[in-house]
Amino acid sequence: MDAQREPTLRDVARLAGVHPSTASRCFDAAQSARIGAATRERVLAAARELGYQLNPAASSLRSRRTMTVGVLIPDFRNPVFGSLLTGINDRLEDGGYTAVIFETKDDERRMARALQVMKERRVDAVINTAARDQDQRPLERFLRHGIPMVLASRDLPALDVPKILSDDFAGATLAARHLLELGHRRIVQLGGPPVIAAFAQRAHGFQFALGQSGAGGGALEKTAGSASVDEGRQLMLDSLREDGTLTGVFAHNDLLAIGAIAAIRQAGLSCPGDVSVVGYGATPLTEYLDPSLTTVLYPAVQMGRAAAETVLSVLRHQEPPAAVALRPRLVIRASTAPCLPVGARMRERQPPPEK
Amino acid sequence: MDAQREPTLRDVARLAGVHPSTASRCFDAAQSARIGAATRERVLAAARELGYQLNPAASSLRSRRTMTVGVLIPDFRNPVFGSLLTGINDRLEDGGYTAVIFETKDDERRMARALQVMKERRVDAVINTAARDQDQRPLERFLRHGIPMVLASRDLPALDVPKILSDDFAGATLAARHLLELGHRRIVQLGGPPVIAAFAQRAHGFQFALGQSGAGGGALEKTAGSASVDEGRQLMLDSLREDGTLTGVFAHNDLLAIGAIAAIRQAGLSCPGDVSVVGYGATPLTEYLDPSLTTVLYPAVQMGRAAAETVLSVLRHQEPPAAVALRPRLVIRASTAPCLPVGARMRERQPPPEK
DNA sequence: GTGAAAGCGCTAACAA
DNA sequence: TTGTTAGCGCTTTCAC
Repeated sequence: MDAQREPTLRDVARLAGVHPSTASRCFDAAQSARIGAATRERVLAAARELGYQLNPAASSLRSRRTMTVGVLIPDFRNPVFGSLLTGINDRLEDGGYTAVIFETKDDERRMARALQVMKERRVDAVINTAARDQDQRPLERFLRHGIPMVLASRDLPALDVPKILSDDFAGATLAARHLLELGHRRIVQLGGPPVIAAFAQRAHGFQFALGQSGAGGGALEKTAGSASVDEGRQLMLDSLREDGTLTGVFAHNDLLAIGAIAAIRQAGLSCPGDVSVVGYGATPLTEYLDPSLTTVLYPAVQMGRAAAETVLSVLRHQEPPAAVALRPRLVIRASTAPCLPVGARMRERQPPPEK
Repeated sequence: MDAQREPTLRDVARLAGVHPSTASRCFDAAQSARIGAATRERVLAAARELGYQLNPAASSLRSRRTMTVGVLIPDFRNPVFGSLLTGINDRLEDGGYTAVIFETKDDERRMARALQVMKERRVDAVINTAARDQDQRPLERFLRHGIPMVLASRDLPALDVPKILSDDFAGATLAARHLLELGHRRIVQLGGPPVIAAFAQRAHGFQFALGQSGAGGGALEKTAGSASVDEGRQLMLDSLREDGTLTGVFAHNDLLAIGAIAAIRQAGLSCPGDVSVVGYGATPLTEYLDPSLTTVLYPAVQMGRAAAETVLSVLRHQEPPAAVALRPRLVIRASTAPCLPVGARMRERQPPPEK
């Protein structure tokens, strides 16, 4: 009668001449197999004719599934997480799930609120790319509700859930070997916050590779409160003040590296003439910086896809691999060069910068 | 009995000694006023004690509201849209709504699928930051379902919905005046796809300002299929080949500008020595490019907040302003410089590049 | 200001 | 393979 009302499953069933529950089964992949092919055709045709769409609220209420996956990311503006999101989103959509994304801004409060909303909204699972050490407890508490979670990009070793990580330890050794092969011995590490496992791993991998090489006592090591350009600049200025003979820098992400290059210039030195810099991430614009940045490629899109795939297999009750580690790869560009003999460096030909 | 079951409203009502419908009213802001203060307190206390959370599926099924807003963006990796998302998300969350984000990748198919999923999921409203001319029709069809939409960042003039835009026409005139004041007369515009209204506006604003100045016939104008670094480079190489006397570039976004600078170098020229470049967006890393990029600041976070605010007022049945336009602002950095007399330019002192 | 009754649209459990 | 029955948890009438 009223033309406005959205068609319901009863309408479809009536048109197809079957019982509503039979119609219902035609829309559920698992049950669909146990329905006569002819019946199913009739039902789907009726649905098409009416423009029927399943009402997810009613479906969720009854089935206790929302077909929804919560996704935690630290920062919408960071292209690494943008890539991760693209990978996650595409796969989830293909799997019939909708991503509901929450930005934590690396803030405990926001993380807590996001977990709270996810629980209230009854997401079927969570992909967490925003974990930091201090989230251990809240996350353990969250897991007690029985909502499955996978960790991507950022590990929390004590959390027993499937993990999709890149091998940041290996990535850092790539950076270390590159600097060592170029002859650099006075090296500083500009580290991201070690409460983020990826940064801690990079620090360990780098020191390990340096130690192995037998090339002098380990590098100077600085730690940033947040992995930003400004912190990178500040830390690099400090480093140069502490050890004027530095010639190599390993920055834990591209932003820190960009800050380091700015600091090197500010100190009247040149990159790569006086100081070589390696970043981490290979984020979009780093190729077009001057000098273009040597950096470790982070497989973000691939990781996002793998994370979504893992969560989908959990949701299908297929046990997924407990951990996936993706291989990083060094992209050599123009911000690294052989370590020049002392006399040849620009810094020897200029007075040191004031202060 | 069973300790596992999530508490329901009935449990809360029983504990508080009221009828479920009374308890329900305590959780609805609109109805809450008509409840005795003492009763409400008792209900909320009971809810707290039980750790009660409203079941959104049941609530939606009955009330026909999902407390969910669909958000359309073109690209997770573009920091302009990252900022927009941050602004949108924060405000929506404060308003009690959850954003459900869809990435269109400027692809009709994906746009169509996103609209389809939004309709199926019964989002209460949509914020669309991904509109292009060819989406007019599908969007009109979508609006017939009665789901309110607001347009942000990208306009579609023929669509009668609330709009939150930046004044891209004005932004482009800022760029034009800056180049003119520096003495540039041979200018090229590197345009983004004109099916995106923001780019079309930038083109018009720029030509308008040039025309007004009376400084010679309008600029050369090139149009990119997508506003990317590679397209910018290609278009700039073409431009230089067509008119070797160019000294000014207005790129419709920062990526095109970065490509233009790469092309200028590739042609053996210098920026800003030979050619000045103005970008659009003032995206994060542009400050650290060499040369740091002169660009028009795009108020993305602010726009996101305004869009969310607008959608919230629509949802509260308060008529919002039909259109909001935010003011852009020129950020002068190092990629623009006065137009040098011909003899002083680098290109006069070097042989032209091969090919 | 509060209670009673009804049902939103679907699917799970069981029966045939 | 299909039908029957019941009810998921909430909110909306309407009554008082």
